[in-house]
Amino acid sequence: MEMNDAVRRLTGLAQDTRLRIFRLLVRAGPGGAAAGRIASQLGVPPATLSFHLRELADCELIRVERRGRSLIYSADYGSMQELMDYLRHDCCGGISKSGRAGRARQELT
Amino acid sequence: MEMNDAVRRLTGLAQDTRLRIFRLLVRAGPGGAAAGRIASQLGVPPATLSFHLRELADCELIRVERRGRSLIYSADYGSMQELMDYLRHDCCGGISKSGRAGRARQELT
DNA sequence: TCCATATTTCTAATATTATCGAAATAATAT
DNA sequence: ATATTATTTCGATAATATTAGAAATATGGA
Repeated sequence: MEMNDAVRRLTGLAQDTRLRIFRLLVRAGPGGAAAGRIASQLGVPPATLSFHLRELADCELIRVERRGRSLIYSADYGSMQELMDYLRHDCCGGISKSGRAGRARQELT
Repeated sequence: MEMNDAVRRLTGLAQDTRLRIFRLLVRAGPGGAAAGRIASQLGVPPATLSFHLRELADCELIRVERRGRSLIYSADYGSMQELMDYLRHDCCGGISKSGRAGRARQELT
């Protein structure tokens, strides 16, 4: 994963409403949740919600699929895993807690 | 960790220059790096760098300490770990890949 | 004290993001 | 066809973030 994509996904999560949307969708599981359900659950006006759903979809943290007249959103779990892996290995790995050279480098768990 | 703090730290990392600063500091290890060294390493003008260092310090992703006339910045590893833990457990935990109820819920690793 | 070095704060311009009402689009049902 | 429901796009505004030059502050040395 490239740093640029990491920044984009971090930006996706770095906003109150969007983090709440993502949390909700993770909890909703693979079946996802319709936009309207998210809106009522979080108390966010439709247009505002739509804006944030698009942000999350653009950085691929969530997916969308139409079912009837509803649009069902779901968390893209693999994409989140990629981000976590990036942060663990490519961004934040390699720190030494002790500072002693030649020691095993600490990884985020 | 509260969601609000998670958003603040995510915001800290959700910017190209700041993620590069944080990476550099993680790589620098516990000894950290002086502001001037970071500036020359990343090619960022002093005032701009100072702005981003403050952002990172405000959300506690980095620490600062004076040594002589230099200000030494270092990554706050524990703070990053807290963020990762939050994302794993409080935000993104509880997803079920299979979608079957009553199964062990998948955790980000 | 006076100078050089290191870095921050001030300030103002610019750019990006967030909000949300109203109108438009899409799907289904009558 | 028309209405109903679900959601998006448009458009305008407000809020926040980013950039960086110039001036200010802090430290250590001659």
